[in-house]
Amino acid sequence: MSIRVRFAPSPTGNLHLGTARAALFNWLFARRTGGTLILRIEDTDMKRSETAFEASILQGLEWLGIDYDEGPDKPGSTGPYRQSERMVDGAYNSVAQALIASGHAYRCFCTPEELDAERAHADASSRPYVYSQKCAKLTADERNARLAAGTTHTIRFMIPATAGIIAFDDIIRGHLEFDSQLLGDFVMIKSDGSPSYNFAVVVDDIHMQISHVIRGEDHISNTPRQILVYQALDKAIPLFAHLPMILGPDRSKLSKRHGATNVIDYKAEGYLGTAMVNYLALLGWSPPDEKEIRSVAEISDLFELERVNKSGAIFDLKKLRWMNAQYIRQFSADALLAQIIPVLSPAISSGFLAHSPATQLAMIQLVHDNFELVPEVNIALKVFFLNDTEYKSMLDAFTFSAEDRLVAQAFLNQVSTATTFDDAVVAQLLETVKTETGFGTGKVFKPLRKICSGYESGPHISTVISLLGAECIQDRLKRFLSA
RNA sequence: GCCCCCAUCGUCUAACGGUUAGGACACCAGAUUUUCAUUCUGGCAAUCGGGGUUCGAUUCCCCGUGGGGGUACCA
Repeated sequence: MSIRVRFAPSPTGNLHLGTARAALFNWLFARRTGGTLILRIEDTDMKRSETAFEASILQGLEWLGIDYDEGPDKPGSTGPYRQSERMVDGAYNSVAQALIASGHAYRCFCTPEELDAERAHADASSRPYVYSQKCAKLTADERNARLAAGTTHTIRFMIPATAGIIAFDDIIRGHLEFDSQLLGDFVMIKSDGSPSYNFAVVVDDIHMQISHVIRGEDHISNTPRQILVYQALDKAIPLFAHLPMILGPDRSKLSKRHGATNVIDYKAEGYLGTAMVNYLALLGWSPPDEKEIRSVAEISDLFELERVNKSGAIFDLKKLRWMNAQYIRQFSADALLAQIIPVLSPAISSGFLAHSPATQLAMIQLVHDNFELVPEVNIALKVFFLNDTEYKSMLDAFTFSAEDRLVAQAFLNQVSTATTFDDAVVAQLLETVKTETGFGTGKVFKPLRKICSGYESGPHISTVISLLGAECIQDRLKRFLSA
């Protein structure tokens, strides 16, 4: 039996972190086993589905580096891969008709009001609600009369009275059992003719020859219903693996009130897809050794569903940030340069790009380890691109002593005599100031850092000074001394 | 209410029934760095509670507690 897995987002929003993680685990499993990964768009909810969301989901997957073998934009032998298109083809309806014919399903004419009343009654008597099967008991004449009258109706799956306990072995959770009598005849085809989730999923998974269903824990309770549909259709039941949930800091299902839940938001914030995917893989799965930072290629070589754990995991932004920083530090200066150019702020961009490639690289190298999110490079680089008013107000925030002015004067003298002005030269000039004034490093470096850069901390000051250039430094020193 | 799932440091997690219960993030301290950061070293910190089974339970079983999910003509 060949391994075929799928992940099936519904385009009712952008790519959610939980969905992305499910997609990733399907991807890892497919790559590890040499199986086929299918992307299926579950857009049966016409009211909430939007094509823009589908595009956004595709973008998110691309950013994470999750590709697939068959999908809407990658035709395969089991398409189409949008449920809306399969619906037009009549895929669901023909199966529903077959189930009616075989006595596994029936038409239900109950109105929403009637169903609400049933539910309210069950609640009032504090009994679990299951549909009354009222319409299953209709005579052929009653049924035909309503059909002839054009009464809108749904098609319900009939839970067999003999179904008893439904059991399956979850790859992650082990043996699971459910009492079929608590299930209730569920709607397969809605009154507008579209299939409901529990039905569409099974019809599609059969059609697409899915061997392993890997999805979130929130689908566990749907599984027995789906198994019953497989049985009614006399089809092989796939293997199931239910992934633990991704939780917010309060341990409830991750949702918008916890912050960004869409992966593309993280892209916009400056996280790297490679870091995100690495982090997500570690949420619920762990490698057999203790190495955490590793590429998806490496992870897919190691991945085993059996090593996925059962408990929900809180999404820890701090660790993601740390991991992102690790990935940024792995970049060569050239690679980092390519990453940062698109995110340069207007205040930095033109000034930075005006420098020679060599200077750009020198600046990047200098701040390489100073930021965790890509756009934070703007903060790190700011020291080189302060405008006059910014510089002045920062300088005004400091207080200086007479000794500081002495140091400034001594340094100005040195700078004025310098013919070249690279890193090494500046370092030498600073040493000379130390010997001339007789002051220690602290007394020399600290005031000069403030006067020359406007900051009291930052990267190596001799490099900052050399990159700022002799002209700028002389100007600042003169203005400081004449103030 | 009913059904189901889950339970190791604050967080993510490791541990054939036998380990001083390991690693990572965070936090704290020290070292390096002219400063901040990086880096390095060290430290703090956990088996939810109660019963069993066993020579021996984090590990197996039961009960309790806690948390989560589901209970739709959403997916």
